[in-house]
Amino acid sequence: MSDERRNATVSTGRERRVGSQVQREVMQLILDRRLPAGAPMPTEVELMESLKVSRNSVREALKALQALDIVEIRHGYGTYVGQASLSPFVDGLTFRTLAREGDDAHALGEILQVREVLEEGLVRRVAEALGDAELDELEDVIQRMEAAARAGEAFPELDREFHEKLYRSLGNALVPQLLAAFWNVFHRVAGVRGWTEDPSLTVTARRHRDILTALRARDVEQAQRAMADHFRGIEARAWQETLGVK
Amino acid sequence: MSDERRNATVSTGRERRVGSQVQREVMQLILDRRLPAGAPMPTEVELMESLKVSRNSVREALKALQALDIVEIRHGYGTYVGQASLSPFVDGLTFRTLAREGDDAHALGEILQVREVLEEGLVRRVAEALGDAELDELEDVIQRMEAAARAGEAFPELDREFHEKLYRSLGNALVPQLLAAFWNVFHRVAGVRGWTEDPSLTVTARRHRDILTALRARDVEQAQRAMADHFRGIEARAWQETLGVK
DNA sequence: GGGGATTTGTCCGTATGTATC
DNA sequence: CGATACATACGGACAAATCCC
Repeated sequence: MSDERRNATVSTGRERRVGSQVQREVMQLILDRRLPAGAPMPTEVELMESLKVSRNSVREALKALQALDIVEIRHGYGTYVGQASLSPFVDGLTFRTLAREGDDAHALGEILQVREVLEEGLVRRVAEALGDAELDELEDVIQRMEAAARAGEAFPELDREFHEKLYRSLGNALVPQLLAAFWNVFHRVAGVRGWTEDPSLTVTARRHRDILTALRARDVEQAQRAMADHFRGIEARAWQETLGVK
Repeated sequence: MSDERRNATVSTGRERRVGSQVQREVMQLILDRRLPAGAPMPTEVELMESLKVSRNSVREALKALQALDIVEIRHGYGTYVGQASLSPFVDGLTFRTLAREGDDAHALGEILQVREVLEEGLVRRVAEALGDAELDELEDVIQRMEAAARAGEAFPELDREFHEKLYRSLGNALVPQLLAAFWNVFHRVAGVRGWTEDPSLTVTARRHRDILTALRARDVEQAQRAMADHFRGIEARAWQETLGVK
């Protein structure tokens, strides 16, 4: 009722935050009620009554929160608490890359560099902790990669699966999501720009095989080098493509 | 000119993409017209006429795009192309962390780990390329840090400045923004949770000094270790705080 | 499968607040 | 200060989608 909730809100302080007040109030509502992802939100009518604003204002706030994947709106059904995934990050980074017209090769290079640094450091941390069971799982993924490569089929899903399994033992849920986000941006931009799909499937499969081989040998340095080579390959391909387009 | 831009759109294909149709059309409008950040957008009236939708739909789409920092709306003035910054990422990650009630220490630990891996790898890449001029700039920042620490004042801005200058030679604009994003999430969550501000300013200043010393000696390994220690300190403080609160 | 209830999507008209010149 | 252009907000109405009985 009172406006004395300046403390303990999401706001950073006096700084101007995201557009509307309603938006923050809805976020706060989720936090206050401890609503988990997937839980049903109040209907628009309930919100306009409890927040004492018009339905238009409620809808605008919900639309903004939907863009951040904080709520999920289903037409004719209801509104639910969202997954708070990194998809807004992917959308934003994709747009940002596409908007830097003529310089998107550099922008993609930046994304690749970040991912490369990340994975190089991560593989170092995970190399010693990987057990035989995990290595066998990775072996399985690699074999399916090699089979797909021989069949001339791309294997984006296997790629994702490899990197996810590789870092699972970290117990860090943010890592695979971040990596997937970078991967999505890269391939979405490539798709929009009309670049060809992986022209060298067998090479890509071999890069992954090299990483696994190094991990099996418990050779951290070699694993790091293999990971670096993996990215060097992607980078070279990207540059080649952009040069070809230009 | 024509409506033949079904190809080369933002859409990945048939997959359900970001919320509404209008939203995508406005994004596409920015890309098609090559509007740079800060450029004025069509007014709401112009958009509702050119897109043939009501004012309400236009406003909802713009609100969503504003949440992604793709457009910037100034009340009573106009709408402008946004900076496409990482602030939506910060908002989303902050909410996500706060929403995982009772487990936010772990969530913060995940963020710290990612930042630690990133900076450890980055400092390695930048160590050899740093010239005397850059080192002197860093020295200046450190000295201001030490002065602030002696005066008992926190120096978040100097912290940010140090890490930005450190990685400037990479020529990667994404890196400092990503690091700043993680930093913002961390401190915003800490603020909401009511944790105390840096209890050990002199220690924090010394960690940074250690990094610079290692860099001056061109000792990559030592720089990496110093960076790791820097984060170990943050981590310990975070855990201590959460334990104290609980 | 039909029909009614609920909920979100879209639209219109109007009034108000705000920034620029 | 006034004039103008623009975003903000409200209320009402109807369409579309979904669910449940």
